[in-house]
Amino acid sequence: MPYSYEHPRPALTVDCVVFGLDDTDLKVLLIQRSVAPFKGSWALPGGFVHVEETLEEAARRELEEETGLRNVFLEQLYTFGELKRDPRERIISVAWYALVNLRDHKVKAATDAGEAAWFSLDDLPTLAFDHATILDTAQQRLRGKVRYVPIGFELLPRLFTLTQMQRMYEKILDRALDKRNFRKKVLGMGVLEETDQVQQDVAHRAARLYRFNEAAYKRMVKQGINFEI
Amino acid sequence: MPYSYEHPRPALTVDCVVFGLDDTDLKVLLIQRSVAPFKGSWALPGGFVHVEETLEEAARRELEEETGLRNVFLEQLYTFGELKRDPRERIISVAWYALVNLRDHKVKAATDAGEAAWFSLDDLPTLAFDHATILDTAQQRLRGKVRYVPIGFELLPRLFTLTQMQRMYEKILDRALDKRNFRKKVLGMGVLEETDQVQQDVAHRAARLYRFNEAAYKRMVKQGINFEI
DNA sequence: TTGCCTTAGTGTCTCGTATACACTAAACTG
DNA sequence: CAGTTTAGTGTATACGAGACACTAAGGCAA
Repeated sequence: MPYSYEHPRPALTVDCVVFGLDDTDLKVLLIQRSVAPFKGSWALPGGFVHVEETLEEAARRELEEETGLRNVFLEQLYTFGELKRDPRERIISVAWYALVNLRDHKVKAATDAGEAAWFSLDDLPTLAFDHATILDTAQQRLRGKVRYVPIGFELLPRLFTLTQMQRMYEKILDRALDKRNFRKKVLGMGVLEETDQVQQDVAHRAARLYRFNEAAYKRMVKQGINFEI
Repeated sequence: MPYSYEHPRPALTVDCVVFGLDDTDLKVLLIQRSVAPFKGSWALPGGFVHVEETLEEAARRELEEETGLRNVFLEQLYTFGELKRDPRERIISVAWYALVNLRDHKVKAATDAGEAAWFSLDDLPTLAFDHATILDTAQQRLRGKVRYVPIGFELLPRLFTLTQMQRMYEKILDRALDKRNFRKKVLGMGVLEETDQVQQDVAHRAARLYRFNEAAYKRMVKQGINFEI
């Protein structure tokens, strides 16, 4: 025990809520705990913060170690510090949320944290610690934020159809959107760039593919244009 | 040094950005540091988290110890964890912001943290540590949140005039609002309760006093009514 | 090859809300 | 009582949100 302090210190961890989107659902990435407490339970990926790394570095490191994910959209969520949230000792957790698209990022199945797997948000296992609370907070944040800031594109592949984009908003906001109004609105915003490509290998009329024009978006933010869906 | 751990642990603090409103300005409460580092500089009130208290308890305790304020609106802001934010050692700070009204809450001038004083947001001294960043983050949060959630009432006295309320929004949002449109809107929301009292001791026509009807607000939140200013 | 199935893609009308805008009323002051 | 200061009030216009249904295109199977 070489590290001593005058006063007792809580331990500090990071936990990540990783959202991913596939054709059918909005999903979250969980890992199965291989050690006590909550051995065998599903939990958010995360771990202890090292003393020589920032909080964001810790979150990204743990995410890569436990799930193989890197270079993902990551934003701080909230810091959870209830007294008994970990049965072993006092642990403060700085929670983060990440957005990835399931096509571009493959998750390594088995890791040093045990098994990693995607779960639909409406079919979740019981989670370890207070991770259900953290996940719930993340979902609320995502729902609130996606309407004002175009972070949703992080969940879509680089090229996407307007229908895919609409489905994404519908999953996150959990309500149906009108097709024509949705298209009118998002095309009117001027941050979508039409490509000359269309969907491949679909058994019906192929939809045009679009990409998100980040430069145009940044220009518009500077002009104070707002971005409500 | 009785507290030993297998791995080194960062220290954990809380810092509070306390906003207050008077007749002329939106202000923030700062304390003058009486010890190194940054001795003599102005800083946000805050201090170390004890191992047997939650983060919110720590924030409230420090706030009372250093400024005498209690029972104020307090919400978690963000957690700051850059490597060199404190020159002594690695310190993580969970930042909070508070809203108080300067009429009801008197700040004790001299405290164990030295001098406490209110500063206008556009006339700030140089702040210790990364507290300028924290304050800036808090101001952005307040600006974003006040438009959707009626937290602004925390800054007003219990009874207030519509003009005081409009000034409050104007200070926070940093833009002028139209008097008639503002009144139409806020009265139409149905969360303001008209009293039969008017302003006292003013050298002009006295304005009617209103109070915030929290019960009505909660009812409306449940109905999903939104609250944009 | 043709009919069928599935999804893509498109325009208008209505209604409600945001915004722009100026005068009279009331209360105190000297 | 004339002057000063702030309170308090209504309307007209423009814009955007939301409701709504049909045709186009492409693959598939009989």
